[in-house]
Amino acid sequence: MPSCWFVSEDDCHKPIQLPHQQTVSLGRGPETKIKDQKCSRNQVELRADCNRGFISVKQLGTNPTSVDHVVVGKGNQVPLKPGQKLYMVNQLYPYTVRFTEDTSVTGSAGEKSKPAKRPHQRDSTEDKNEESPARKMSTPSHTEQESNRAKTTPAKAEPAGHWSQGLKVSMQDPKMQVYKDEKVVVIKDKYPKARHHWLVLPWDSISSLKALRPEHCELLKHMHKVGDRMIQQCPDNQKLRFRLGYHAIPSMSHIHLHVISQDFDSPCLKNKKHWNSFTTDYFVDSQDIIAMLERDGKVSVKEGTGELLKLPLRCHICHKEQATIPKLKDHLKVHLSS
DNA sequence: GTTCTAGAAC
DNA sequence: GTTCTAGAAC
Repeated sequence: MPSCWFVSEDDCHKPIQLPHQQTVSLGRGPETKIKDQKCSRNQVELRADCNRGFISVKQLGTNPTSVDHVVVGKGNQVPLKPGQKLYMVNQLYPYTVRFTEDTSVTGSAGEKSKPAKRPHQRDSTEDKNEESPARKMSTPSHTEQESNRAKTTPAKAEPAGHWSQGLKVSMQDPKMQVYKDEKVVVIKDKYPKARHHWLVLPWDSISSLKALRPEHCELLKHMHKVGDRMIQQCPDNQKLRFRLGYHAIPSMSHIHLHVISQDFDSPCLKNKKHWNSFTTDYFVDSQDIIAMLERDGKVSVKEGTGELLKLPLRCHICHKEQATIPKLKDHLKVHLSS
């Protein structure tokens, strides 16, 4: 989990660490070195959410605290995200929030040593281009992070660290995130099945389509909207068709909306299961899921949906059957050039 | 979800 | 002989 720091922009003092989900009151005093009488000793109450990457700011003092020059108001609470500026009082004493990866190595006895790298694994080369959504994806070690998490998270259906929990780890990894807001995060699929393949995940854990309830409608619509935005910012969006949808029976835990271009031009698309999971009714359009939830108050998956993965390989455009994956891939080139 | 590989298919 | 898939292991 990242660490959260409350940073004085004027460099009046060292950054103050904000522990995850603990309230910290700050204002006039030795910690901030603020001596301004307009500033209350407890001017703001801060609470960091290190997982979601923001802190919530509550104004306790009478004089105005502001975020990006917008006054919070006494008793009100607003989020402060990296990049935004908080002014402690009267548009003075600027602060920002910063999240850093916790690199401290405790080296406690009995800690699992790093597993040997498989020969195919890429090295995660750090690049400085943190803002580019098109930056190269790194390959973080899921097992390491999960071995730490396992100490605090109670076991559910699958133990933490199991491959099916991988998305929960990836979505928290700032290196994987290409977009985030208060409700959702977008990551690039680690094994994209097309030239463009994103996953939109809600911060709140919804295990599967079965767990959807009417109150999730707005969230699903927001996920769809964010998915649409990813397509809009894609330079290929005029050339390629996209679909937004869910796997009827996903392998990975934590509900995720696939946003995938329809070229299916990717070395990660390797087998029949991959193909059929995106080109048969196994792939359910986001809009259909939302409509079903609005109509029935729940989402149901037809019996026998799993069998769709075994269907013969059929081109999603001209529906011509193809004998093998390599032949299918060859065939897809016909539609790409046209 | 992926990787690996035995053995089927060619 | 090589290519490709399917199923086990992770």
